[in-house]
Amino acid sequence: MTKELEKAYQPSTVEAAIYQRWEASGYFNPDNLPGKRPKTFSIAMPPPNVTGELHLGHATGLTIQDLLTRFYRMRGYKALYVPGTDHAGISTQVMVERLIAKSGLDRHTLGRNKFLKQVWNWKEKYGTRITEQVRQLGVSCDWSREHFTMDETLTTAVQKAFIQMYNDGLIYRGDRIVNWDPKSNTALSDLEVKHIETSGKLFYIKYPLFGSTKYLTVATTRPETMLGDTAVAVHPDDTRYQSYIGKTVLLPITEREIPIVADARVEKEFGTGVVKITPAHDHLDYEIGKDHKLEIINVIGQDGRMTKAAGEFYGKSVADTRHEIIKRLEAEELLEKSVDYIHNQARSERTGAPIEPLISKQWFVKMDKLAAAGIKAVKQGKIEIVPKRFEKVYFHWLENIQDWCISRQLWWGHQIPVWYNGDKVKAATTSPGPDWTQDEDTLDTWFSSGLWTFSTLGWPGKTKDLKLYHPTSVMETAWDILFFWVARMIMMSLYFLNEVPFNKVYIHGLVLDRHGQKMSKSKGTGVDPIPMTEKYGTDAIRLSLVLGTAPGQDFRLYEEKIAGYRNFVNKLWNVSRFILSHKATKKPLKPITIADQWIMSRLQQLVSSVTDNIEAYKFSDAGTAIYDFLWHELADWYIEASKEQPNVAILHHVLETVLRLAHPFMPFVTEEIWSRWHGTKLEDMLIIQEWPKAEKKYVDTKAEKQFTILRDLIVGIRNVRAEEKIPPAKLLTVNYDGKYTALVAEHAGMINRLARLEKLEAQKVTKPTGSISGLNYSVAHTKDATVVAKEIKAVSQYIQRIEQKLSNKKFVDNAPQTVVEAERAKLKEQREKLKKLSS
RNA sequence: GGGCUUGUAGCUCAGUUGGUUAGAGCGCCACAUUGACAUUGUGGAGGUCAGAGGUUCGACUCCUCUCAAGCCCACCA
Repeated sequence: MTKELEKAYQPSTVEAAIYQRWEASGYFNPDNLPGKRPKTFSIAMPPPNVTGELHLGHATGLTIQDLLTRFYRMRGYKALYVPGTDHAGISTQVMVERLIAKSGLDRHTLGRNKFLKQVWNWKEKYGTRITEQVRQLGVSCDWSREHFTMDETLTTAVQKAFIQMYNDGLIYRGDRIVNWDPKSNTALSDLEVKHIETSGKLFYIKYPLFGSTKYLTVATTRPETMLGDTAVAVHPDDTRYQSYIGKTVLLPITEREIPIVADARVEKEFGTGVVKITPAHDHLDYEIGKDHKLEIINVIGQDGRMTKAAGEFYGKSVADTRHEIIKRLEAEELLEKSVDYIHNQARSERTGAPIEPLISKQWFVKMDKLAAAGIKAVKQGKIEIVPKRFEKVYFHWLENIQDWCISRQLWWGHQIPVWYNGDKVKAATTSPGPDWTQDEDTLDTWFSSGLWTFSTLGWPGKTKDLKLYHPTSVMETAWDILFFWVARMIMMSLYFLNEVPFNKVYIHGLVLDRHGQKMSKSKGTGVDPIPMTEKYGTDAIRLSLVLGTAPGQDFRLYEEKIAGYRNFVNKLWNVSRFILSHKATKKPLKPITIADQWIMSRLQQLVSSVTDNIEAYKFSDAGTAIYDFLWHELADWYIEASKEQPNVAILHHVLETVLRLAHPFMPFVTEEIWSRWHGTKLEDMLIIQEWPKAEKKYVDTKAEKQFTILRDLIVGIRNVRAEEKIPPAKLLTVNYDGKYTALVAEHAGMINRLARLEKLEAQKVTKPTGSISGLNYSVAHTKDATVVAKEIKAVSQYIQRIEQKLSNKKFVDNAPQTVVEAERAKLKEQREKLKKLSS
């Protein structure tokens, strides 16, 4: 028994209950799905930060991932969508440190164990929030397979992975220049460093030539690092300085004698063309220093203060040191000038602190071989990136990759499974003995994320899941973590499993605000999707994140857009209300009127279009097809036409099909309507209904054409009637082209009579085929002078156009035969039409 | 410095390997409306497809350049 539907759809009152029923049904878990299901579809959820908040970026990805999962589940696949969260080393640690700072504590006074306990508490407290938000979006992932990057099984996977790579010689430890974040006191990988345009000053400092009154002037933004200078460099071809190469200068303040070297990496045009070389505190200088075998002097420590090597500045902060050095140089008349200068300052992506490049002992992953394999997999087409243009970016990054610094001086994360005993070093999951101590550092978060597709399926165990669901079908993500994550997963999976982690990478665009700006919490331009789901319904949010977007293309989102899709959801609701107000019929599914034939034919095309487009990852096209069909064909025309003579079998069939097709896009409203219609048994839910198939026997292009003509005519007549102020009671008939003629009148009886008189070819027109906006329509062959005159004019103009084209010799001679023929056919058709109209 | 993307109606965007008269949504204006729906319906106004060349019988679509906006990468101190 169909429950009555309220006048307007109220998402907030039904969504939670629907989600509960889905979860209770167990169908999120592919093991519980009915039927045989020989094919599998699997997708791993990019794990959000466990303590983070859901934002629209997540919502976009989750919507598309869920859409795919629901689609393949309905298509009879074993569909698995694995959820999880990420411990997000730095962000989480920084957050908790900030929290305990409020009570005057810091992690060092607390100690490692107590601090970690705090973080775990925090995780327990806030860790469920994000997954609740994921549920609110209607995501149909298998919560029984949920994972956290630091839970036991994944920790084991991380340790095994590290140890294997270490034993294979891919992981090494060494003193190298790294990006140091002085705020969170850890090394960072190159990717975690962002270059931000910053205004500062460029200082021109005189370095006296040793044993001479002359000097060389260097330009630098960081005068304090001069304490660690071990050379100055010029370009070998720079004629201004060639004679100085090999000589020495006297470093101001410290009065050290340092060489002048020549190196092609120096830009002649920048500053004075002379650059100070500080191998310990600049990446390029480090490289140059290495090649020229320069001394390395660490003057800045990991605490952001000057080291003993900085002599009199020992213990002072970098900023203070800079101040004092400038003052000293001025006093000694060695500061030539300082100019305003805008440069790209390296900052920590997470903490925003200016990066301090310095030398320290860290763990690295050798990237050359891994990268080569990653490149190969995509080049060979084992992984397809959609849209394709991102392949180029991917290749470029991997081709120029540096070794990956994976150790972090953080406590929150996977502690590096390496043990020391004097000079002895051993990689192991547990302590090799009583005198061994474990490495203090933790691993880069992305090291564990890199294993995500297979660690969540049970690796390093040889599990059933791993065999069945890996490689996953597709990785769906935003382009901003293509390198951080996607590339690393590919390399890790190839290395550990010798197979790709996924066959396809689908990249969605970033969500921008109404002005096209990146949404950001700090600017207050972020839109929290959760209040929006409460206001407009989750389905409306989902639609606004999918429709009107293109792969990899950033798109704008604003409230009016969401409201528009809310209206669409409501439209479906009301269409259903109308259709379900007609009781089910035993009559067979049989199109009778032109309108029936038309809607059935359109429906088949909708089925193909939605199916094909989702398979081709064109979600927007698929969704738009449903939108247009539902609103502009079903609601605007077929339902209008059904008001007098409803073909209930067809109405029900169309609704049922549309609900299935729309379900991956708008799961809540479709499931709600479905349950009101078919009852609330879990095994009858829409989520596991079969995906519709297009049925050829209903495809009827002739009826489609007829109905289109009819529709155009009715619109035309409405207009004419309005313009000419023809009284509504008057019969209006219109001749189309002799083949199909439409007859439109106020009263059905008049059409019947006329149709019989005219002995129309199709028997179906002996009755009015429907009623639209108070007009009954049928097919006949009388004509109305006003309308015909307009028609004649339009057709004549069109004929002229084609004639003109065909009289163009170039066109006839050069255009493809098919095109010319098509034009000739059109001309013939139009001429016949004109003839009929004029007679 | 290298690379990518975008520029179509007031706004947000479609426009499928070049082929009838370039479309939609929102907004605006006018009208309508007792029964699926005001979260509605119908109609209207509004576009030298950023600009300039080129290829072609034919260009929003392909090529070159210019202008504008945005993004990514990179060791310019």
